[in-house]
Amino acid sequence: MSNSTQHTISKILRKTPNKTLSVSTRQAKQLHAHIVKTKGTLHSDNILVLSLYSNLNLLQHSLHLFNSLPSPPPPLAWSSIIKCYTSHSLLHLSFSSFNSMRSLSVPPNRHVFPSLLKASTLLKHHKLAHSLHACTVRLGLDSDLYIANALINTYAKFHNAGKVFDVFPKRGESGIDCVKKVFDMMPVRDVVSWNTVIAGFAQNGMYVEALDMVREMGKNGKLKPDSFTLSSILPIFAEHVDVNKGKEIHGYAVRNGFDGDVFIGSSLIDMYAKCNRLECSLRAFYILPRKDAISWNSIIAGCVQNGEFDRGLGFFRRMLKENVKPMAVSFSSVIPACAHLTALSLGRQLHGCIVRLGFDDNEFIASSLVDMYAKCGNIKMARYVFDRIDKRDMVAWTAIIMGCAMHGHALDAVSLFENMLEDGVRPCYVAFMAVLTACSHAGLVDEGWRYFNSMERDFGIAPGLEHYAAVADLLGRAGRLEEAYDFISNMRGVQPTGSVWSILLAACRAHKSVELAEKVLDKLLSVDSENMGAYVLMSNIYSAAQRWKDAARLRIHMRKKGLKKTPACSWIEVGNQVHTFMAGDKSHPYYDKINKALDVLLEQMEKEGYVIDTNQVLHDVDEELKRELLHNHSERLAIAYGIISTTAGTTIRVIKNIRVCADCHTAIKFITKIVGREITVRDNSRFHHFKNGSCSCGDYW
DNA sequence: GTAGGGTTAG
Repeated sequence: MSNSTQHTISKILRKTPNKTLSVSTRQAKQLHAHIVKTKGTLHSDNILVLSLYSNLNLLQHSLHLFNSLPSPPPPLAWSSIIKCYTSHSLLHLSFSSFNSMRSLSVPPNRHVFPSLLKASTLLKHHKLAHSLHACTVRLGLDSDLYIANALINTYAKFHNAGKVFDVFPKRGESGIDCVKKVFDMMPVRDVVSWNTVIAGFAQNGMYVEALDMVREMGKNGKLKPDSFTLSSILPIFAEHVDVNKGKEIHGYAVRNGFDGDVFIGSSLIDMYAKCNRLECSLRAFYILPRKDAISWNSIIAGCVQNGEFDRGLGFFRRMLKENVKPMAVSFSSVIPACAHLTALSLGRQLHGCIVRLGFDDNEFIASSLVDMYAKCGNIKMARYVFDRIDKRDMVAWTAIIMGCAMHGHALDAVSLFENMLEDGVRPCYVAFMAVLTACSHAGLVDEGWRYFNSMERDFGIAPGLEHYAAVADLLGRAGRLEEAYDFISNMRGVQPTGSVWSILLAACRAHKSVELAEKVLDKLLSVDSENMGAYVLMSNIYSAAQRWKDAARLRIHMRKKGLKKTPACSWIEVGNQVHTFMAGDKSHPYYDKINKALDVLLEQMEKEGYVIDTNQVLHDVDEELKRELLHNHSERLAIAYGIISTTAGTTIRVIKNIRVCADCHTAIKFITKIVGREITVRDNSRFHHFKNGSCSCGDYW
């Protein structure tokens, strides 16, 4: 045996005070061989090797050695094997070993309890944790530093679950109460004790207490916040969107050399991203000397949460390229990017990966898939994924309800909402947004009112801007304009914004009420004088009423204020390319073919009874020009391109940035019949599925 | 020998 190995052995056997004794697997095996050769398999030094194997997480080696020990193995051997089981997540084996140990009358030593407490925490098994706690009390070990630290961790993790099951030692005592009790009675506390309590407070939303503890910790002797402390409290500033406090912590981390720590790194990335400082997140990401899967997850999620969808996808690709194995979280972070980009084929590919990696039962992923399929126009697939979710939580329900709402399946949305209630899932703020949206898209006025009234009364959720907007939309579209006006004027808790008034303004346009529109516009401009949408809408209302002078006056006013209309734009994915069209856009290389196809279609449409609705052209121009303007609306160009560039029978999916115009809506119904294809158009509020001459919205939109 | 931290869905 070499000198260096001899040195290692003597170092190990001398029980060096160095706690993190680093021994390689090879060294441990050599030591084992040496001991077996010189002292035999039964010598007690083998137990030291077992603890080395256990620390190295070598389950097979540990087990093999453990089984070769004379019976009954001593306490140290048991604590080593139990630790190994726990760190391999073989939690039931941890407990069955503990039982065997006791049935062999081996007295449990202090070292078994932390591993067992950890196992009970991972199993979320409250009763086990309590009996372990009781056991340590009987043995007088409950204030042992390591055991108390483990107890604090266990109780902190059970805090929320404890309220539900009411299993804490004394009725009405929460997990955090137990945390405090254990912490208070400890004769000696170390930095781990403080960090565990701080993390417990932080993870349970007790931010004031967490930050107080950090200050207290500094005062109390020599303990200084370390990297563990910082990574526990950074999420507080992320949630509170307090970038200044977050920066202070960042500064402290830099001064103390923690800024390259992977844990702090991902907290910093997340904190800056949640504070809308994506550039700072990127900097924190790039300076990390070593990036793990969570660092990648954080930057991907950060990009996606800040609307940088392509960037988020780019980081996901780079993560794969650098051979970092994606985790379930990686997928639930990146799928929403596909949803927002309407990238159906990419979303499908990712779904494939998810299934292959066995992540398809993850509830976060499932909900994001439901939403992605719905937003990409495939409501059937959204429903398929939803139906296969084992445990449907509120987010999953909300995703499918919102999906149905967007696709105009209002009755499905309403009955799903009822099913959710029957399932005992409490609806939240967003769930009510979804069901109210469904009602407004289908004109279910009574149902909408019922839900609106029940949210505060039955569920204690105060209606927010989105709910008021949905009800205003519901009333407005149904033509109950005065009622909607009163409803908005009497909003409680929140002030009506320009966007809520615009909803009513749009309804005034649909129901041709110039008088109320003028009243609404006044209200709107008083809260949002720069709202260009309002000017456009009002000028369109005047135009539709042939009040060209008023319309022109508004447009001049807009121009003076430097407000510009959002240009209408539609796009379609053909092959792997996105083709974008503006109204009257002649820049597409196939423009001539597109135009010709539209001419042919128009001829056939008119034979079928289509009459152009030139009222939809809101300029004071002659009829011929009006025809041409409508003929060149962006959605028609995109659809025509889809027809000539894909094989017969392929569904055409078009997306438009603003609402589809009424004449185009009629025209597309004719087109779908003539070409025998399904056409899906997603505008900024919903999907229209055109098939065989009709639209899924039932012309109510 | 035994204890603590970061990321995710509507």
